[in-house]
Amino acid sequence: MGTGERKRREREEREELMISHAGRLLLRDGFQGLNLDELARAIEYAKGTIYQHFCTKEDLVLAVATRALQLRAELFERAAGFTGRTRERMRAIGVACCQFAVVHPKYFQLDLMLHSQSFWMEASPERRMAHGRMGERCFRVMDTIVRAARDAGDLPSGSDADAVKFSLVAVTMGSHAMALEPEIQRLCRLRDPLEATRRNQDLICDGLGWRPLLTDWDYAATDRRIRAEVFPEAAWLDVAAPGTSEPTPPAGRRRKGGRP
Amino acid sequence: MGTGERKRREREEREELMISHAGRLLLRDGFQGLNLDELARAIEYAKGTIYQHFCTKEDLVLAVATRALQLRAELFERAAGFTGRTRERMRAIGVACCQFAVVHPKYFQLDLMLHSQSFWMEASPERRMAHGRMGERCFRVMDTIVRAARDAGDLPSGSDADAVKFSLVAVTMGSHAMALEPEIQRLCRLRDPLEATRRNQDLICDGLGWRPLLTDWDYAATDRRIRAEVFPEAAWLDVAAPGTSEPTPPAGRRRKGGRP
DNA sequence: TCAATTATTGACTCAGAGTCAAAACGTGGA
DNA sequence: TCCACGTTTTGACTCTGAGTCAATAATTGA
Repeated sequence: MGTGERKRREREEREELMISHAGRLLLRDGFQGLNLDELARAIEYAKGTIYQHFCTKEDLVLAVATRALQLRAELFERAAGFTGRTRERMRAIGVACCQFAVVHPKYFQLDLMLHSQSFWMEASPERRMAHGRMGERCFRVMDTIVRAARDAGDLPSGSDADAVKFSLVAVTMGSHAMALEPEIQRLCRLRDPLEATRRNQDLICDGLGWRPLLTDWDYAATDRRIRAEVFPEAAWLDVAAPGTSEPTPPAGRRRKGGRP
Repeated sequence: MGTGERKRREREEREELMISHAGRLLLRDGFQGLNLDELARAIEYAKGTIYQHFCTKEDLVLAVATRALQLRAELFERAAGFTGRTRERMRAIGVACCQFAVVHPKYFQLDLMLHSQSFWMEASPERRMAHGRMGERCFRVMDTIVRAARDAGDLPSGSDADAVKFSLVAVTMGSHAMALEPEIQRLCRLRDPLEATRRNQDLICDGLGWRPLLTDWDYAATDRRIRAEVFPEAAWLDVAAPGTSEPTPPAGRRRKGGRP
């Protein structure tokens, strides 16, 4: 009979409700501050019902994080529609990352939280796997571009696709994470976190020998095209675009050891 | 009278005891698992006495983190004693970072935890400032080298010292953090986390145009010198040294799209 | 309509961070 | 040596919130 089907759907909708409300509260109060009694009240179900879906608080939060990762994957896939030189296409992914950090800053912080301690231990294997699958979706997009770059000769033929992806992921997450840190902002006199992140991506790409190099191509124009073609909503790109990756000033403008 | 002096010293010794024991428990059980009742029992003081030194659990943990950062600063300062080209000297700092991650892997994870949410809010301003000061110690070492590099013409004259430091910090922390993640290890088929981190540092330096570039210098020899002169205990350097930064294989060895 | 099965509930347990009134200790003066 | 006063230490207590589970409600099939 069809009853079972309806039940399954209702259950799914309720889980959806729980995840989205938990997301809201999580953004507001952080992990420690997320209160399951409050969540239960907000969604008008008993706490026990929440535990019918999620084995622990961590399990619930991981589900929220996976949802966030899904948003990221969707941005990646949109960015993958951009056409141009392979490095331009990877640049579109970089823009997608920044766009994610701009639109969902708190989700980004949540992502950082996962890189710590006992989270994974407290979550169910199913949730862990679901998260892994979403990570794969993101990596697949990058992988396609990296391989295309090698095939096109834009990347040195000896490049290890996995190593290239790792470098890009590491520099991107590291830059975002450090840029969020007030202490680092102070110590590095950081103006624009997004600009700094994108510049670091540029440095890595140049270091990898991914052609065309920063000096050989007008990437500000690329950014304008990315904006126009796949991320019309990325207003922040306008601000960063003019001075992309800090043009080397005419030699001699800076004094040797000086600083204001 | 001299009694006050003795009291101050005793108080300091007790705080020391608390921090070092808290560190032990923290490494064993993580932040969530750290139990102040257990700590009190271990150091044979009442819980109330702990709260005479630290306003919250977070405050205590931040003190432990600052202690860890001190260890890192000491490694940095040792590395600063290395002589050679400016990029070699910065490389010694990179080795120091890896050495820290090798010797105190858990402390490194603790460091990552600080980059999240409400920690700083729950700690006292004094502790926050103490941590900031220790961060400055690390940055000072880097700053000296970066400025020397610019003055020597090893870095382009237009380089912004703060931006260079940010790039290095971001890539290093990001690489370490990502390399610890089992999910990332799987997705990137990561063999040796340390090697990957150091390779990313190399890429950033090359991207910055920090001479001599990877292709123009025998950095494996530099690593041997670093090992001999400042980090004799860094046995892991031996393993990574031979194949530093993945030599480009003779062209044509890899098939185009293939993967086992 | 009703018994059997399944789902939901929220009062309860339990762990552990943080508190504070009472007890212990130290000090200086008689 | 003893006492009175201020300071430090103590651990039983409070309070919050995650996770449980027996009681209750809803659904189903006969």
